[in-house]
Amino acid sequence: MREDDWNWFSKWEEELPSPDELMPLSQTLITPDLALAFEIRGPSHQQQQQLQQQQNRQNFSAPPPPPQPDSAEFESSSAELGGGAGGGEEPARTLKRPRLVWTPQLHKRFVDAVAHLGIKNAVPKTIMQLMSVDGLTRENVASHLQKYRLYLKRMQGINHGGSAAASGGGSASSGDPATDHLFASSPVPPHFLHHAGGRSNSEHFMPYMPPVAAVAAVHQQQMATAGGHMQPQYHHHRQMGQFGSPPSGQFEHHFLSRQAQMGASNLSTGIVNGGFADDVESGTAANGRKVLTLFPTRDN
DNA sequence: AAATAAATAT
DNA sequence: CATATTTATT
Repeated sequence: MREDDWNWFSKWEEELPSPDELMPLSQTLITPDLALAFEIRGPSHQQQQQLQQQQNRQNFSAPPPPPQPDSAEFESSSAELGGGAGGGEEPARTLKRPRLVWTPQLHKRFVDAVAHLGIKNAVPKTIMQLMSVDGLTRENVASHLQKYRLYLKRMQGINHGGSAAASGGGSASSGDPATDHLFASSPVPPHFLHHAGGRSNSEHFMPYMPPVAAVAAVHQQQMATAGGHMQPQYHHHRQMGQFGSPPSGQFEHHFLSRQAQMGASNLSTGIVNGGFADDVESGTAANGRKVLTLFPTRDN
């Protein structure tokens, strides 16, 4: 039984954080230009995040500007922007922020940030700053942090004195794939697994992290300017084969290029790892500094 | 209809 | 900031 589990688990694992595990359903809600024009500071993180995912790994082969004006709606999306006449379209300014999707990559950044900050300093604000993800709000982080803490707690309950957590490539799973999918995807730093009631000694290591510097924040931003480009991609659902039955299999859609800049800007505390390898996605580490666009971080 | 994830309110 | 509650998605 167990082997079987592991069997499909492995598969699951591979499938889960697939290189391009992103399956963006495009749904045009409002014209990007409009949003940007209004400088709405909300409706754009998804794109960024998704793009981050894409950009993280390898994604350098798609034609940047899809000059395909037509491109029928993918599934069921249409009639959204009323363009002017028609009838009552919601004012752009009152648009509520689209739902933020926590992708594994994003979550990883999150975890790394928390790990490097140490539980003590790991508060939403700090985390958010460290992550340097544009568009990410403190609330987003807070909410996620909340869930994450819960997750950790549960984990402890199940595997308290255990040694299941494999470091390195092993997935630190308590053997229960049913656990929160997202959280499971990221290696949980060991120190997180301590029980709260710090009784006895064991102060653990890592009082706090030394102030390191540097690191890039990824950000994706399209220069508004001539030419419409980039459609707001809203990905709605992530419906992935939950069980070993990867029928369709290949999803491959990467369009739009991204620009990134490396930013060593103010406040960036940098997630340079001291222990947890955080291969800063972007391949920057490789050697060539890939240019990541760091935005004049004006994150909330 | 139930379960989960994120948002929002306290 | 933390926690609780509500809302949206699947």
